[in-house]
Amino acid sequence: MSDGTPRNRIVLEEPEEAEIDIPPVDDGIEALSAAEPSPEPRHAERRAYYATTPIFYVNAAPHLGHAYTTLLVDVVTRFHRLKGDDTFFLTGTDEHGENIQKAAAAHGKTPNEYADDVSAQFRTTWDRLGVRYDDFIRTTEERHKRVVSEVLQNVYDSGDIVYGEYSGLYCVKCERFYTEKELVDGKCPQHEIEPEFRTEANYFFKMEKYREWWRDTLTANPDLIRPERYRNEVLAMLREPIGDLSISRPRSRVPWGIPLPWDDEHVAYVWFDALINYYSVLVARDAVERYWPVASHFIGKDILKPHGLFWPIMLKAAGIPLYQHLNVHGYWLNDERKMSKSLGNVVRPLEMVRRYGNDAFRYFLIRDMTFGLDASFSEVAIAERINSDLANDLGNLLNRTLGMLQRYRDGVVPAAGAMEPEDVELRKAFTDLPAKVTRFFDSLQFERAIEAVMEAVRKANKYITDVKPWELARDEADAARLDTVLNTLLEALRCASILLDPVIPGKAHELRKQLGIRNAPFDLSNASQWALIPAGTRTALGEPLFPKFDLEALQREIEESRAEPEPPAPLEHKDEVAIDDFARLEFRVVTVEKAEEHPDADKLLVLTVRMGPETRTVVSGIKAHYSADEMVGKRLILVTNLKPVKLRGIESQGMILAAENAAGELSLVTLDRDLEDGSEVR
RNA sequence: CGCGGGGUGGAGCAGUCUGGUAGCUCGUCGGGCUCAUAACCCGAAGGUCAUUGGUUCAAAUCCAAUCCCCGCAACCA
Repeated sequence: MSDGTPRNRIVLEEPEEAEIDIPPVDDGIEALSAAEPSPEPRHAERRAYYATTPIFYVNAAPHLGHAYTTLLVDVVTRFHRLKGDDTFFLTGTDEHGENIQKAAAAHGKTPNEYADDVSAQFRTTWDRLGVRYDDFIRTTEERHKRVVSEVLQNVYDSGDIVYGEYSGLYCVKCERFYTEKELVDGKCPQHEIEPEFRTEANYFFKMEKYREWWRDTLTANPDLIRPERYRNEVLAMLREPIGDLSISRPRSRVPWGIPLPWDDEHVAYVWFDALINYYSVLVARDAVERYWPVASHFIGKDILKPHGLFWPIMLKAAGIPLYQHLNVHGYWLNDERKMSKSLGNVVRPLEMVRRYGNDAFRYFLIRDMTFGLDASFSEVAIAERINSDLANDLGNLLNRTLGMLQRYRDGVVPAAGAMEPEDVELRKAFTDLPAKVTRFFDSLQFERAIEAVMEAVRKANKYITDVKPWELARDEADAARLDTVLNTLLEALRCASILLDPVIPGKAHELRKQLGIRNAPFDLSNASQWALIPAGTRTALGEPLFPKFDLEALQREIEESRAEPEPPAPLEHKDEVAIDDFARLEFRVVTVEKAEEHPDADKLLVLTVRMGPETRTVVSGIKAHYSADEMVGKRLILVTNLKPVKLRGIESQGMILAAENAAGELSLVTLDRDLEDGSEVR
């Protein structure tokens, strides 16, 4: 982003060679820019702004949820830069923990190599999406680990971290604890050995003692967590005891982590490692005073608890001031369901960018989600949004304006004459926008900020219909009037390009390029001023800014890409067992005689099944997939020698077999041919 | 009676805190214009604001109850 000082007068277009720091045209795949260092402070008066995305866990590739948060913060920080704020944008990756160890092992890599790979994927994705972060933190970096150690030590010294023990039955072969329920005849179900009674030491953070403080603070500061619904949710959590937080794992089991500074037999568990990134980067850059007081975290609602509960209390205990804002957004839903890898309805951000272009994709995401609420994602919605807003309203406005300018004035910007009331009205529609848009940005109403700009763009289209430039062009006596009209439209487009620059940086630049002011520095205040394009500027009508999508062709393309087989994910296999192990389980054919809903549970059915001479009661968690009625008469396979267990008050004497796919769909295992009840399955 | 969110024309949403003629975008239908990316502009149809009751001169908005949807929690042998 051009970081020139604000000025009131735009200079004429410079020769191509003089071009400085202009984002390349959005072609849908090219990176807009790589990360670049934050600008040096200019005036003490500049307001500081610090925004963060969560650091993303490297157990999976970037998906739409990651992309949305990151693009949103990119838009917000670009807007603050446009305002002239001293802005800092942080993102990064969270790389420690048992899951990473496992995922690395599954890919035949060391945790280090694995984290390097996935972290690089994130950076590549952000670069391609035109995300201009100022720093990218990895929790495996020395600069982060050092600060985590310091913070931990401080909290430990102040007595808020205590040693606690967890005792239980531990299988040395599985390297895990079992509950009594999980054991078979008192033995590990995997290895058939007696578990030993073991005590695992963990460290606990005394969170409960700060509950009152946090509740009072949150009550007194309605702006701390936004929108209000999420503040209410946290306040609801605070009505009941929150307990203490386990913050370590034994290093023997989880070597991939940051050792506790006072006890290197333990490593920090996720929260005391990951959350601190927001702060550790500033410590490492010696920018705590400059940015921490204005820290704004942006997160999805799935991680409200750690950010709305653990993190503020951690800060309090560590003697670090609170963040300024926690801003929480909703989910993008696909087919009304949350997107997830296991459901197989993941949207790949780079795929979307390839198809729709970077700027249009960004525009859709910001415009079509009401911040804080869930929104539904569909490619048809993207295309419709692009067609109506970007192609028909904005792109076409540019095209028809420059077309007329070309035809009537050889493409050269004329000076404006006296303004008529309709000119003044249109000018006001645009020069009022910076204040309006700023208000909407400050209150997290990003979709309304965009809508406000588009409303003005529509007024410009209406203005053309009203003043009929093509009639003015017929009569030489109207030449001065036509000059004013054309000039007014060009100024309107210039303002729109500035206000939309944070959202569609590539196309906004392309727009200015066509207006002939590609190299002119600009900032938000320029959008509330008029007559900044010098008369005599040569415009350059180019290709349509946003080509329209053919919805039918698009539908076909979507169908086709759906037909392409997904790359099969490697199956995760359990440890090999001996035939004896299998033989210890007893399976039999049963018929369901009676089925009813569990009176006290959402997901459970209570089945009465007949197995030859015996009848058993089985509680099964299939209510979401099978109704009680349709269960009656079904012939199923029952695991008969599981230890009975009470489920929400009803004893279950066995387990029904069912297959489950990655999307969570169930199918009961039934018989191929009729055999009588009680027949054994082997 | 676990906690929370939501139900507004065909679709997606705003409005609800701070009662006062129901609004926006898309879609549909009709018209206009011809500078433009079959675009733009105007107009129309379409809603008993989930249901019922209450407060009020007046309720989408406040209160109560009910129904339905969605998260979280519990739970899925």
